[in-house]
Amino acid sequence: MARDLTKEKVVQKAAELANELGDVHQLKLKDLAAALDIKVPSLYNHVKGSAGLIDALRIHALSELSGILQDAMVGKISEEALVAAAQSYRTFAHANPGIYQLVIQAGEPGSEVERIGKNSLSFLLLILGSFGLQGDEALHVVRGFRSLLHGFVSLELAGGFGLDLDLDQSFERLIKDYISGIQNL
Amino acid sequence: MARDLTKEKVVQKAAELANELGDVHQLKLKDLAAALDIKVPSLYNHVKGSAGLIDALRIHALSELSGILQDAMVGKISEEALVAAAQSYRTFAHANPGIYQLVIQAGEPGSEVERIGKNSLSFLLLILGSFGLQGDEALHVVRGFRSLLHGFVSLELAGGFGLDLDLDQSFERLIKDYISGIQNL
DNA sequence: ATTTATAAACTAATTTAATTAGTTTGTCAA
DNA sequence: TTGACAAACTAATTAAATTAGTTTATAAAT
Repeated sequence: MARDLTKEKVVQKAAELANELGDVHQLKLKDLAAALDIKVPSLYNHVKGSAGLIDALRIHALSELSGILQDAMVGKISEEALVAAAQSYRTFAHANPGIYQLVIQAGEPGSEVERIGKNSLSFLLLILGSFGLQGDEALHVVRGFRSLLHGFVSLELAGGFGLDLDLDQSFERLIKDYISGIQNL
Repeated sequence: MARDLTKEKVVQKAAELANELGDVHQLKLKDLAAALDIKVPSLYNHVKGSAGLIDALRIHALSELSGILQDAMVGKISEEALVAAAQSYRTFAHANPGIYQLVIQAGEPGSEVERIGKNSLSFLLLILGSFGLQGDEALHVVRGFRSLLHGFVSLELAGGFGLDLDLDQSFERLIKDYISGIQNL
């Protein structure tokens, strides 16, 4: 046999399909195999079943998000950098509604996921330094910032906001209020 | 046949099992039926399959959360009321790790879920009034507050916080910073 | 040019879960 | 005592994931 199918192509296609479906758990191996024009058991040559596919998609999603955030922040400081990061985070979620949910889990010590997470963390800590935040102070704020980003976008993706009220404005206001809050120590 | 099994008992048991498992989607009808000492198809006399069970659990969870929040806020104003609501929200999530995730979806117009949501919303708007927030301003802040609560507790439940740093402190700090932020209009 | 090893496909069979159809049975009310 | 209904049951179907074992195409080694 030997077509030019690789793990990367399998994961890429799975990400596309999951994003079309809006939820990675809606994607069945049957659908993925069909899209790749192979039979289901052949997928096992590339990923360790559905659990292995999810793991691979998590790394795929995290790498992408991490890159996007760093691109958004590079060359900026303090408020401008945080606002740019927030906007990019939300844009990533909108563009990846199916796999977004995979980025929230912290990695096991020593894992690829942990490595990517630490990388983004150190970038954010650099920015928070420009606010005068250091040590545990800064770490608490990173947790807070992540919480509000994840909370907003996950509610948005889940259809959690029922009111007829502009979402962009709500998001902008949330980020502004929080940044304002961390400045009044 | 006719044992004294009711829909309420089915849902109650399902909630218990889901919370033990930590994720409602890990709960299989087989396990629920076994815990109730009936066969799987008999569950269909009480709920419309697994989708119907999820719907019922969502209403169960939302009602409980809504009651808890109102109890926490009643008789308090401004910052004190918001802090109490935040603590209760997080406590609810810790006590209900399996079904917590069901509370984030807004209800269809006319649904029970929408009714409960509107009820909690009006309560929160009352509190925000004591901050001088009204109209769309207040609605944006309700969205923000919900976002940070949901973001923090869902990251916490999903094992999203990897660092060895006190979670209670992170949460307290987040709430304080946000409340501080909405006061500097 | 032929053989051989390997990766990647395949078919077939199993397991688990949810669902539907159709049947039985116990309780309560007429 | 009969008749109706709710709630249980068994049996069969469907969907999905997985595992085992087999085939085949390519590419390297003789």
